[in-house]
Amino acid sequence: MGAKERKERQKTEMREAILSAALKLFSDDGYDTVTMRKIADEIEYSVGTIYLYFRDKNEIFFELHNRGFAEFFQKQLSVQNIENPLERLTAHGTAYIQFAIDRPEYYDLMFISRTPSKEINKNKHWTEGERTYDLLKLNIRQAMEAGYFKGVDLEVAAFSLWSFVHGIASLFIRDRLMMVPVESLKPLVAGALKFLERAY
Amino acid sequence: MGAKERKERQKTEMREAILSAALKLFSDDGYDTVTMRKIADEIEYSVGTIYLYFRDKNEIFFELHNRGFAEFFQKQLSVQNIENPLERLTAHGTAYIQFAIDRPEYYDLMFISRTPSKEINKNKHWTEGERTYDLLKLNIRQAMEAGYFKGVDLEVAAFSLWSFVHGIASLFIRDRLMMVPVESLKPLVAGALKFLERAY
DNA sequence: TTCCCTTACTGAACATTGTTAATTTTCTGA
DNA sequence: TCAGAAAATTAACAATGTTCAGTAAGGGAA
Repeated sequence: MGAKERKERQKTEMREAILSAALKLFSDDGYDTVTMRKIADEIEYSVGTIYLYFRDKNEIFFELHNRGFAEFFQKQLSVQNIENPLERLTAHGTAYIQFAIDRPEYYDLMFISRTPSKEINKNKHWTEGERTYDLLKLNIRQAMEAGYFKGVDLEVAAFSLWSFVHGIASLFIRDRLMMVPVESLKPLVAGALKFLERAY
Repeated sequence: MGAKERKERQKTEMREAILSAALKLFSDDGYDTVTMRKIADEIEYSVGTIYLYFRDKNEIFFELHNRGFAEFFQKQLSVQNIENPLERLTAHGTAYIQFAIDRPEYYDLMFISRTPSKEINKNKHWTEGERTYDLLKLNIRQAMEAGYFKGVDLEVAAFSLWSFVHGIASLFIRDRLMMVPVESLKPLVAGALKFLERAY
C-alpha cells in the first residue's frame, strides 16, 4: 500500500534530477547560460515537465542557492576548531574567500545575483544568510571575550568583517581587479586580512 | 562647405539621444528592463537605427558606464580639499558609498554588472577603474606621509579599503542586508568606517 | 482482464528578446 | 534634375521563459 509514498519519492527524485541537471550546466558555463530547454535535454524530458515540478526558473535557482549555502556552511564550520579567536576569525575570512574562488557560480548566486533575491524577498526572511551571519557574530563575540574589538559594537564589527570579505570576493568574481596582476592576488588577499586584524 | 561637420555633429547628437533615452529607462526601472525596442520608442526611431550608431547593446551600456564614472569621479574629487588625511580618507569612503546609494543603477553597472566587463575585457584595460584606484592610492600615500598605515604596503591598503567600501555598497545594492533593519543602516555604515580607521 | 478516471508528460504555440539584412526613403553634390 | 550615397525602416530570425490543449500511462474497481 506504499503507492502514495512511492509517488512522493518519485516526485522528489524528479526534482532532484532537475536540480542536478541545472547544477551541472550551471557549473560548466555559468548560470546565465542555463536554459529550461537545456535542462530538459539533460534529464531527457520535455520542457513542459519541468514546470510540473518547479513554478519557474527562479525557483530552480533559489534551490541551487540553498545547496550552495549547505556546502558553504560546511566549509565555514571547518575552522571552528581553531582555539585562538584571532586566528579563527582570519581563517574564517580566508575560508569565505576561498569558497568564492573555488565555487564562483555558487557564490555569485548566493551573494550577488538578483535571481534568488526575488524569491528571498517573498518571505522577507533570508534564513541561509542569517545563519552565516550568526556564525560570524559568534566568532566575533568570542574574540571580544578574549579582549579584542575593545569599544566596538558587535553589529558594527560583524557588518564590517562581512563587507570586507564580500568586497574582495565580489570584485574578484565580477572581474573588477584588472589593475592587480593575477600572481599578486593571493598575497594581496592575505595581506588584506592581516591588515584588517589591526582593527580587531 | 560645413556639410561634413554637420554630419559629424548629427551623428554624435544621435548617439547622445540614444544614450539619454537608455539612461532614462535605465534609471527608472533598472538596466535589465531596458530593451532596444524601448530605446527606439523613446527616441522615436525604429530599432534598426540604433544599430547604425552602436555595435550592440553592450556598447550602449559601456558608454553609460563611462558616464557613471564621470559623475562618480566628480563626487570623489569633492572631498580632496579636506586637509586632514585621516578625515579625507573616511570622507572619501563615505562619498563612495553615498554614490552607490544615490545612483544604484550606475554603481551596479560600474562595479557589479557583467554587461560592461565584457567590453572592458576587450582592451584588457579598465581606464575608468584605474583612475579611481589611483586617486585612492594618492590619498593613502598622503596619509602614510602623515604617519598612518605604519608597516602596511600601499597596494594592500588600497585593495583593502576599496574592498571594504565596495562590499558595503554591493551588499546594499544587491539586497543582501535583510538582517539589518533599514533605520540602523546609516549608523552601521558610519560605524564601519570608524572601525576601519582603527587599522590605519 | 477490462474499463475509466486521474496523473504525468509532450510539444506546439506565444510573447519577448537582441540582431540582421533586404528594402525603402531621404539627402547631396554635380 | 537626377543618380549615387547615406540613413532609416521593417520584416524576419533564432533564442528565450512560459503556457496549455492534447496524448499517454497508471492504477483501482468491476
